[in-house]
Amino acid sequence: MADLLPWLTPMKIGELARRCDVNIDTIRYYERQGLLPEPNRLASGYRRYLPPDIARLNFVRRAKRLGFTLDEIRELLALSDHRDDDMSELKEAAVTKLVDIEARLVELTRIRDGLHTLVDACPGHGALTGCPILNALASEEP
Amino acid sequence: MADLLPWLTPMKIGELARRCDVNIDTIRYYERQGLLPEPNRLASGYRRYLPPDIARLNFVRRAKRLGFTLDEIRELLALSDHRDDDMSELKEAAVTKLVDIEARLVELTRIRDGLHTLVDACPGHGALTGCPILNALASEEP
DNA sequence: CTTGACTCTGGACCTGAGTCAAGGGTTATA
DNA sequence: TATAACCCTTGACTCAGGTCCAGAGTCAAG
Repeated sequence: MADLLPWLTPMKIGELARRCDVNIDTIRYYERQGLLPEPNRLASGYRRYLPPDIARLNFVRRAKRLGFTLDEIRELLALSDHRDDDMSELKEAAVTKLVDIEARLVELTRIRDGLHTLVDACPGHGALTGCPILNALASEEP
Repeated sequence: MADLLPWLTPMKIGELARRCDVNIDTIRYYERQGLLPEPNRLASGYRRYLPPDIARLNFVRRAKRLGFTLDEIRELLALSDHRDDDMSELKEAAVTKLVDIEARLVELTRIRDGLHTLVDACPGHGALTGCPILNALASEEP
């Protein structure tokens, strides 16, 4: 039978884990750490998730891969979670995060450019003169 | 007295640590992990570093902050270290890394944009309608 | 020539982020 | 209705990436 309301289709923890390609225990761990809200439960006590939980969990995984700690991710999520509250203090926090992320972007871009230079300069044989990666990104300032 | 050859001015481990703002033990640890080459030593056995080591160490710290593992960083460094060797296999490795990094850039850019939307949409008071961060980046695909 | 700051090695210890196992209930399918 | 495949909790375990400590040698300022 066709699923007419896919955004309301619930799933159990195993399916969420499969869909996001994470260990089932990791989901429970993230819940304990406050990254995922406590889901409501079936009569059996089984956790019951909805599609928006997929998005949230994928966000956590991606942010982690980009070097954010779970604490930082919790803060990022809090920024979007509390979108109906009073905004002044929230906005300040968001701006702080934004500055941090802009800086990371600059650095990652430099790594990309350095590597790109290396690849472009490299004929696939022979030798190279210079060290594009280190040259491009390893300035002495911290 | 003025330092006429600053790029040759050696330093001991403590100064390198101070200049890069890392723990002294971390430097020795990175050396054991093959991220920093074994430095030459003074007669006393003390490690002797040169300014290029500052650049390399800063690179390691930055890459780490961006979510690269020490293994990945070692590989990135190997790409620039072996720039005089035969290139074909090296180029392939560099292209692989480049693809990975481009993907990270896309994701980090999405986080930036989502946060930026949130900040822009936020008057500093009142309420917001929608969830720019999750909307912008938390697509369901892994 | 001593005193305080620095460095060496080796090994123990710590934290963040999971992962696994035991023991026991639940559910879907043959 | 049994049996495999789920799910529950609690608590122990793992691994990467450092950090700390002990005991001993080195260096520079007074």
